[in-house]
Amino acid sequence: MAPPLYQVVIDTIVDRIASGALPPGAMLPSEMHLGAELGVSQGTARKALMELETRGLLQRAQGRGTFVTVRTPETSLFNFFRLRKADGTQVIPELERETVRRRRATREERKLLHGEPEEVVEIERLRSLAGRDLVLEVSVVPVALFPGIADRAPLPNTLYVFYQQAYSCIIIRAEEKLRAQAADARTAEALRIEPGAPVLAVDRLAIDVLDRVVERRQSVSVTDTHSYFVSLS
Amino acid sequence: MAPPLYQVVIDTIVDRIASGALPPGAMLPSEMHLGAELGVSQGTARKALMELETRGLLQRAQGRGTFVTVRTPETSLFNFFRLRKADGTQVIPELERETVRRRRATREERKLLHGEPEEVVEIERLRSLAGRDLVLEVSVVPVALFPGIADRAPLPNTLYVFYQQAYSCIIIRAEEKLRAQAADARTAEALRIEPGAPVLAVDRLAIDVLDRVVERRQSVSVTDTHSYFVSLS
DNA sequence: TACAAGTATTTATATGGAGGACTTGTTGCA
DNA sequence: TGCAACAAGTCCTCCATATAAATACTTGTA
Repeated sequence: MAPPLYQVVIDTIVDRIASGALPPGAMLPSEMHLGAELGVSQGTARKALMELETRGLLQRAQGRGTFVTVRTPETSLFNFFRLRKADGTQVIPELERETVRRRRATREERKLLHGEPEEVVEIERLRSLAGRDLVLEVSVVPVALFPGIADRAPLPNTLYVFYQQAYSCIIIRAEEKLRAQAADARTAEALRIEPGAPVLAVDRLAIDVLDRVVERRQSVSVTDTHSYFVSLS
Repeated sequence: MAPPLYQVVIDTIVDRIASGALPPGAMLPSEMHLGAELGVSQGTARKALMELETRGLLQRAQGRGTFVTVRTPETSLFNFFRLRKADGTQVIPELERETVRRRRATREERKLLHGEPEEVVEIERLRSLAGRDLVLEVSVVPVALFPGIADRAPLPNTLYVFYQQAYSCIIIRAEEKLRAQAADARTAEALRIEPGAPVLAVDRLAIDVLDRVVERRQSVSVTDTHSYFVSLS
């Protein structure tokens, strides 16, 4: 059946953001103007804008206006980097080492990632904090969604900010699978810990505003000085 | 300053639920009647009801009405028991062993739990699945919030459902801290695994509808056949 | 230039009303 | 009894309007 008008407004705005027509930080028309433009009342436009604010896609401020959320390294880390000190204070890890290479997708990656990609780019990174190696992570993205990304190394510290700025690809959600496992020889060497030491393995699928799985990221973390924080509801 | 009217409506309903005046499954007055009762318009009452629906406290259905959410073992597990099989299918663990005892609170527990309790009840449980021991968990709750709970053992499988039904205490959120660690001798014996084997340790604070920390639960899980699933946004 | 006052813009709150969609229960008829 | 039609109640969508509060901009004045 016909979708509600406010849903049409929502979809319209999402499309404009995903296409880059509304870049990060851009100001949207006021409720009145947006309603007039799309042929709906101010209240209906308002309902759509409020929904998108709760999704985190927009930010609104009384007296100022409505703006496309700017994803900064801080907000991105706050949302998706869950490793914290024991008391909960946030940590900003440094990028220690990075290797980027293009390769064929595995069958599993073809199944998981959007568009069943044949070719992917793999980004392996080692993050450290205060001289201690903390996280070893491998991100895999379809080449089709991020053309030329392999040639732009070294990549910025926070990939999701880069995805948004360079490719208008906005990560808004992630599904993670966590396990405790014993460090194998390779990761133990990379993280400079004992082989067999317990590490936290995270398998993440990152999902963008169009509900596409655009990245698969597998990471292994040392959790003796830091913990993985999460809020359930 | 004066809070908005819809906030007053929200607080009123939350109070009624937390006090047990609106028990689980109860039907609320319609938007019109609720508005008339509290002296606000239908639209304002509606805004409050929708907010409480997104919080998960109410459930609404067109043509039927608005109802206080009933927390069943299934929904409770779905929200707060994050261990799943590798493909994501949910598992229902069995309660293998339970010990309940009353004791003085540690300094840490006094600091964490609501009301700085002097006395707490500790519930230790071993959960298994298909004959394999999976989780060893220790829940600590203030005696003051759950009077007589120690005498009601054995307790039901899903404690949060029990908290709601027996004490009108509705858990709506939890903050968790995860670490991978090596199983110590005691947990290794309880879970029947090798000492030193990697296990997932979860430290949870459960928070109720009045924003009180009502339970601290520390658990240790074996994650070779199962993983901890979580969604970030 | 610097500051204060006033104005315009924008979002936030709140009301009232109309019609549609869905569910439930009842009524009437075969 | 079984079923269709109807009616009532409830939530959902959408509109128009008014006021308040916060911000940004302009203007006037010293």
